Amino acid sequence: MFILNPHSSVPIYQQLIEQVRRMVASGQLVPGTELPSVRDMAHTHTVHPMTISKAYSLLESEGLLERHRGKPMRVAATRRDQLSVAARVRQIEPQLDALVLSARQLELSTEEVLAQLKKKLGAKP
Amino acid sequence: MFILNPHSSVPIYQQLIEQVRRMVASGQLVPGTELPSVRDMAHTHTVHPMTISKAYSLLESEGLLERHRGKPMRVAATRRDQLSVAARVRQIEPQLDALVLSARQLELSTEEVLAQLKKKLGAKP
Amino acid sequence: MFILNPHSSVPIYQQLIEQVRRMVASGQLVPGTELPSVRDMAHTHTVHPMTISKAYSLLESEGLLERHRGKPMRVAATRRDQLSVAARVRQIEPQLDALVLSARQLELSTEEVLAQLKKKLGAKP
Amino acid sequence: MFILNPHSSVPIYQQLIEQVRRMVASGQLVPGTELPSVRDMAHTHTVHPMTISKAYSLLESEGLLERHRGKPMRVAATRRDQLSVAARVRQIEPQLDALVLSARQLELSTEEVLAQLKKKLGAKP
DNA sequence: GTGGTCTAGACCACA
DNA sequence: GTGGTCTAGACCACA
Repeated sequence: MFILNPHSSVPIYQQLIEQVRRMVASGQLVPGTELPSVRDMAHTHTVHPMTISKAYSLLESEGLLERHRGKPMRVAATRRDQLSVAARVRQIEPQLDALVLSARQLELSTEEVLAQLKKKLGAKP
Repeated sequence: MFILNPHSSVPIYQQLIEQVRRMVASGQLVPGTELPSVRDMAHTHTVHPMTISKAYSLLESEGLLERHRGKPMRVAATRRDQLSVAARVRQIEPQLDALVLSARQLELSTEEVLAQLKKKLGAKP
Repeated sequence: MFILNPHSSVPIYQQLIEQVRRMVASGQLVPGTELPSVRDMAHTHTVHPMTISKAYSLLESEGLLERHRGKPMRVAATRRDQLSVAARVRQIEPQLDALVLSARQLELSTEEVLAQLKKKLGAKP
Repeated sequence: MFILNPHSSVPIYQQLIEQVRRMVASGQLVPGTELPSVRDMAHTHTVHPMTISKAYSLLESEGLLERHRGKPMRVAATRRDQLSVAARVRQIEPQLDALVLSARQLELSTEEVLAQLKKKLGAKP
């Protein structure tokens, strides 16, 4: 469900935060959905529970998740179901910009980059 | 010439290293090319000199740059001029994978993502 | 400068957060003031650095403190200097309410409670 | 009869314990007085029965309450009726100290704090 | 020197 | 079972 890369320079808790945000934005995580428990998530990704806990706490403090004592974290009820396509596109803009910078510095042609991306997007996950 | 983002979670020295690597890979930086001095670079990007110095040192230790006392850093002579397209494409693979993950979690269609990227690639820098 | 009680049921990081908030509210901590470093504070109060760090991070995320890499945390520049008396009084309301509840359950007279408080307020710290 | 605040950082069972102690200390709860059943109390305050049960058990183990199979918890017979004023005052000392700390950090005058407290103490519950 | 991230692991409050 | 707090301590990025 989530993909955490411990070798990335992006902190693990940050990776998780961003992914939860995106899945809420797209409506894949609707209000009320329970997230995996801190322990489960930590075990699944062989990561320390506190790392997951930190992500959850920050998501709670930004109002995206709700905590109910003794229960798993849930997507907050106050959130609208889904962002518009435009709003979601905006979320990948920094990644697109970084990709374009890389491609230019590597002098890769527009066609080459688009072809590669198309191949990966087409591939079923 | 280089773009450094102090707010990114990718360390600044790492950003610089990656950009130099890419420009050498593409042949934009050919053997013998001099790089800006640590001081200049630090000043231009309002970054601590040690940050630049660290990037240069690591690039030197991987053989991409050469240091000659009293002279600016230079692209090492022993490096072949340019990598093949395939080798350069391989360098953007992690970025493409991350982009595909984001797009899927945002439930953006293949067309939408390709259209956005195309727009950005087309735009002159 | 700060008083942290490890035996309180109020988490240590929370105690620190509240005290910083109050000192900013009163203008004792003005914008730009540097706070003790995480390590200093941890050492002074024989508390783990991460506990202090957590408090600082949360205060940063609520905009009260600013982080500048390699520098100590500072009171954020965007904050107004000082809250009104009324606004500051509001901050001790929950404590007053709890005190009144206690006094009533202990059947202490109004005079008794006021006398005790007066004595303590009068005492130089 | 009791006031439990689920949002406080003081654990609920701890809040309950303190309130029972105070009401016994003041003689509002005399030896033999029956307390609400765990179930009733839990229902009234929409709290988990185990939370109430834990408070009762701890109060029993400190000798303040007595458990008799099949009967409600009762205030223990061995307890003296009422503590002296001085002894009761001692119980609000930590609260007074915390209040004084807050007031100082908020730079509120002695008069201001006393006036506020007087107002609240005067108000009938 | 500064703060940040992470693991290992104990212990707590609550359902 | 759930999440939260805290310590001990390693290692990193940056000034």
